[in-house]
Amino acid sequence: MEKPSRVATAFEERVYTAIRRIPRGKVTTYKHLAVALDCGSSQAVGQALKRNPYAPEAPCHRVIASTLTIGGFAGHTDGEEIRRKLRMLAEEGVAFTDGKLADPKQVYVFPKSR
DNA sequence: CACCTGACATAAT
DNA sequence: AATTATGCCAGGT
Repeated sequence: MEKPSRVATAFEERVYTAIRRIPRGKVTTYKHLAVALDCGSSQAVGQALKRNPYAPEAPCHRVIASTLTIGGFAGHTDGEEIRRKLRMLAEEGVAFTDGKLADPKQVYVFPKSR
């Protein structure tokens, strides 16, 4: 008997809301997200995504590492889950080469919050 | 409340 | 270029 699903914290919800603004065919980085959320730790952002309770509603697959690498997905930094992530991105027009983003211009930059 | 972990980032070696 | 070490922040135990 598993306990009921966890409730997302305010910080997590903030992350999900942010990634939802990412237009299709584009991607962002954990770092950019951290900055947009005014959080100095991209790692904290990554953790929120891993716990993503909202499925395709929150396109967590559109978030990559600042080095333009694929990053992680479904709790794995490599493996089949990563292949799926790459495939989904490819379907949206985001191509990767040798594990890196082919066109850095496809990185979405969040609007200035103020 | 103290300690550890993590879908990261950056610098140093 | 690859590996190691340190920093940052939030969440879990």
